Amino acid sequence: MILPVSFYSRPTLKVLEDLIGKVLVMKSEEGLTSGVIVEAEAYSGEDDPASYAFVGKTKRSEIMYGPPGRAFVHFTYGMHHMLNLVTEKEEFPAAILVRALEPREGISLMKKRRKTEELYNLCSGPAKICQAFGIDRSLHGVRLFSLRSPLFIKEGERREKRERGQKEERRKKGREELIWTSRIGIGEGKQRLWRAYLKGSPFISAE
DNA sequence: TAAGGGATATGCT
DNA sequence: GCATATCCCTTAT
Repeated sequence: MILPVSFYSRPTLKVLEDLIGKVLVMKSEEGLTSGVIVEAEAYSGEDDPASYAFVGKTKRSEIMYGPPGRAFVHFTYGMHHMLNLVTEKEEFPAAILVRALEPREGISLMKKRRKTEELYNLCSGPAKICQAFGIDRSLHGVRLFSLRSPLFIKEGERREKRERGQKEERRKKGREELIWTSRIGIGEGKQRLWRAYLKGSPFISAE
């Protein structure tokens, strides 16, 4: 199930918590890639010193004031793209940076784009995600809740199954089990106000 | 540890 | 306009 726009139009810290474990999906001409979100970071309001909206509405922060559920793709350090998700009601500036994923579908494509064979090194950082998924500024502003969008976020597989009342036949050990049984942590950083992550996940990006 | 190098905002002339 | 600082990072050294 694709997350509806109502998922995003809530208090950012709530969205942040709920976002962990959801699946980011990208459809491109080269193929489909997806991964479970294991780390994300929130920027909320004009009083958040780490937010682009700290200086008010500018060309750069404008999208954060716009409608929720849109992609906010940002280019930085002259080479890196970053994917953010716009949250809250219109006119309240907030967004969540997607920091790390556990790769799921399209792993061979990710390896090709990232020019590495290491699973661990495919999506363990915000710019790595964009490279592995082929996300760039052309996706700036796209709806994350639309079936027609190349980029969207859906419920995790496990939860979908539970909702359908199906048996949890997959009791296997390993990564998949770890993801869904790990506790979610949420903490306050120095500059970065809020970050949520999956405890125990090896796919969390380096500090 | 530092280089890499584009977009943006700001403060100056 | 222009100069400068900053930026939510990654990679190679």
